[in-house]
Formats: sequence, C-alpha cells, structure tokens
Amino acid sequence: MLDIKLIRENPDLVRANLEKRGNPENMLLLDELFALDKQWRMNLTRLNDLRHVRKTVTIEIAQLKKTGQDALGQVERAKEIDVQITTIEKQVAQEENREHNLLLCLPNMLDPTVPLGEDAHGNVQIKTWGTIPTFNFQIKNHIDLANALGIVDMERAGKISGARFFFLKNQLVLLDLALMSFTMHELSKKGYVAIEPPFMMNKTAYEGVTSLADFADVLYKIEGEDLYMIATSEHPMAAMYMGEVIKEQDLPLKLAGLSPCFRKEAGAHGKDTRGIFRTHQFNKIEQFIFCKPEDSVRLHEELLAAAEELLKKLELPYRVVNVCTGDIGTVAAKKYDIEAWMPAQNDYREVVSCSNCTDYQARRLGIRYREKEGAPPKGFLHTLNSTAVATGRTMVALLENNQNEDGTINVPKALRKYMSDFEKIDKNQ
RNA sequence: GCGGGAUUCCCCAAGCCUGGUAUGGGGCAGGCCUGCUAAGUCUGUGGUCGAAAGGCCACGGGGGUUCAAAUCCCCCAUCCCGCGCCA
Repeated sequence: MLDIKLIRENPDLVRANLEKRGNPENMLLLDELFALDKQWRMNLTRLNDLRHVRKTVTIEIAQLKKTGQDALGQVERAKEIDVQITTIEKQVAQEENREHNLLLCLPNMLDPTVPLGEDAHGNVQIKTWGTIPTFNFQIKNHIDLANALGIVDMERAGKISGARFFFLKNQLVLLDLALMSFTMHELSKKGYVAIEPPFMMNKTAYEGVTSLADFADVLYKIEGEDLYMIATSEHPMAAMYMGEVIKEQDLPLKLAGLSPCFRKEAGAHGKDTRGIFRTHQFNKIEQFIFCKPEDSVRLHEELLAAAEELLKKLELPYRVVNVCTGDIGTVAAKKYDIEAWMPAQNDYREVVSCSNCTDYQARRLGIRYREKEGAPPKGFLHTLNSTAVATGRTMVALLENNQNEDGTINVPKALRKYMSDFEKIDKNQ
C-alpha cells in the first residue's frame, strides 16, 4: 500500500510510476482516489465538528443533572445532532472503505533501476555463472529420468489429487530433504533465524502481504473457515509481526522459513504441464528480512548474493535478471530473478525470486520500528524476501544437469553429507 | 467441544459492580534546576483531519440500549487455567 500523503502531495510521481508499469486502468483508479480523498477529508471535518458540538451538549446535560436541573432542551438538541451525525458517519465510512480498497489496488513505487519492458522478454540479464554443460549423448528431461529411476510417481498422484501433483519416492525424497537441510544449515551459519510457520493464514493477515488478485489466482481457501493455505512462507513471516513496533537494535531481522507452498496456478493452463517444474505443492525455504528503510537496497543485494552462493555450492549454472516493469508484480519495488540452466528445455528457467518490497507490505501490515525501548514509533520498516531454495525446480535442474548416459544422476558434493553420502542416484540403490 | 479468567495509548496496571471530560506508575523525549553526574520538577508520548489554532478517533473486534458506554446487553476473535477428545 502506498502512503496516501505521497498521492496527495506528489500525484505526478505516482502517475509516472503507473505509466511506467503500463497499466492504464490503474490511472482511472488514481483519479478516483484523488477526488475521493478530497471529499472524504471535507466530510470528515464536518463530522468532527458535529461530534464536537454533541460532546459539548452531552457535558452540559451531565452538569445540569448533577445540580438537579432540567435538561430536556439539551437532550432534544443532542438527539437532533445525532441524526445528522449518523448520516454523515455512513457517508464517511463508505468513502473510507472505497479509498482503502483503491489504495490496495495501486502497485508499489518502482526503484529507478528497474528496466522498462512489457513482459518477461524485457528482463535484463545482469550476470551469468557457471558453464552450460555439453553432453555427448541424447539427454533426457527430468521426468523421463525420474520415471526410469523409479523416484517419482505422477500417475498415481493424478489419480488421487489431479494434475500438477506428485509422489516423490526413494532418493528423490532424500534429495528433497537434503536440499532443505543443506540450505537451512547454510542460512543458520549466516545468522538467519530458522522458522517453520503456520501453513494456513486468515484473511486479514493475508490481505496485508499480497495483492487482491492472488486470492483468486493463487490461494487455496479452506471451506467454511477463515483460512487460506500459504503460497510461500514469505506470507506468514511477513504477517508474523503484524501491528507491532520493532526495536531498531533488533534490525535487520533475518528469517529463514521452511514450508510447503500451495498454489492454484490458475493462470498457467498448458504451461509446463509435465513433471515437477510447476506444481500445486512444493517445498521451499524462503529468506525474509525486516530492516530500516535506509538499509533495504544494500540488503537486497546481500539476499541475492546469499541465494547465488547456494546455487554455486550446488554447482548449477545460472543467470541473474533484473525483472522489468511489465513483469515485476504489484508488491515489489525491485526484483531479481535467478534462472538456472535447464538442459532439456535448452533455456534458463526461474528458480529464485528476490524482491525488495520497501514499505509497501509493512504499511499494509502496520509494522513499524522505534529507535529504542519506550520511544515512539519512527515509521514503517522495509521488507525483503528471496527464495533460498525451491526444491521442486532445483531438483529439476539437478536431475537434468547432472545426468549420465546410463540414466544415473550425480549428487553435488555439497549435498552428499545430507543424503547418506550417496555420490549418485542410481536405480540399484 | 464444555466451564472459568483475561484483552485499557510504547510497557505495566487502576477504573467496570453503581454509565457522565481516560487515571496512576514505568520507559523514552524535551524544558527547568543544580560545577558535572545522580536526584528533583514540569511538559509531552498512538492514529487521524487541519497552514495553524484546534478538533476527532482509539479501552481486543462488531452490533445494540442511552442525550451519554471502558462501564450495561448480544455476537465474534485471541490468550491463560481446568475438564473432555485426540497424534
């Protein structure tokens, strides 16, 4: 959510931001918001004046009654004022509601370094790492490899749950666990607090962390309960400190959240339909940071570096892109994606998404910071998040990049101690 | 699921029975005072509207009664204690 003061005082900045993001329908919302805000403030002043008068009358009544005098005239007057107040109150509440909704629709202000672009094609590559492997045999995709090794069962998952679900089996389960253990150990060494969050969250908390469109396209709702399955542990971690004021000395607060992620993938019909690349459920460790506003740009780079370091240790070739205005999403001010090399697709594909959300989430959630114990709050803090490891896609990359001609898979050195010292995933194990 | 207790401004509490301007302490900030420090003393402390003066809102949330609700009534949420059920 943007600061309404920014919109009042610098509407041109906000307008320019919307233009950059290329969603003209939001421009109309901004116009409506601007006019509505003016009207709301006017009515609010009227309402407050009336309330003030009524208060005075009420006090008069109290005083008259105390001295045993008749207060009928004042009571009548108070009743009349009350009628007016009720009418205006309704109007103000309506305006406030609409204003809040409009505010929730407006996207975050972009960082000036975000490249202009219409869609994912406009993302700008800023670096590559590793060497794209060459194979002197006919390579297989991850799903054929996994099927042949008997470490996945898509068909039976389809039978009981539907498309985009999977059973992992044997060494693929171990690999999944190994990726999580490895990542958690690495992040703990860097001072991240390990978190296992609730896997469901109520609507109020959820509205604070994501755009309204996600409720339809992404989130699974529990029938009959005010609960949604989390789409990433970013969400419960961001909402964790909802309504709180954090001491400056505790910042930056670095969390590493481990959870399954549940996603409807409503807009992805026909995309990546095979295998475990795009699924309704996957495990992920997410890095999350609460920090002072002046630190977020630096910490964004640090988050990216931490995510890169993990991929380097996994020996996966990747590139980093600066996500452009058309592809960045509502909440982020700036976003890097890391894309790992996927041999069977002959392309880099997203495995990490690393965002600086500035104060956009914090304002919605009411998370502020204070200089020290007892001091009044200073302002909203900044939030950042980055994938550390999404096991599904990382396993796709590992299977495809590390395949041998006989269909076995080499286990990267960094993971071996987390999976019984296996050097290879082999059918005969 | 049942019963009891709780939720008050940054923190801790009082006020609720018996409706009438939201009280005290702590912390923090600033002023005054003292060679310095400590102590003392005064003011302030959240949100919001306003250029300011000055208002308004906020007693877990939502309704209701009343001229007037922290206080009375109803619904809901969360936490604590006990009982039940349960891996």
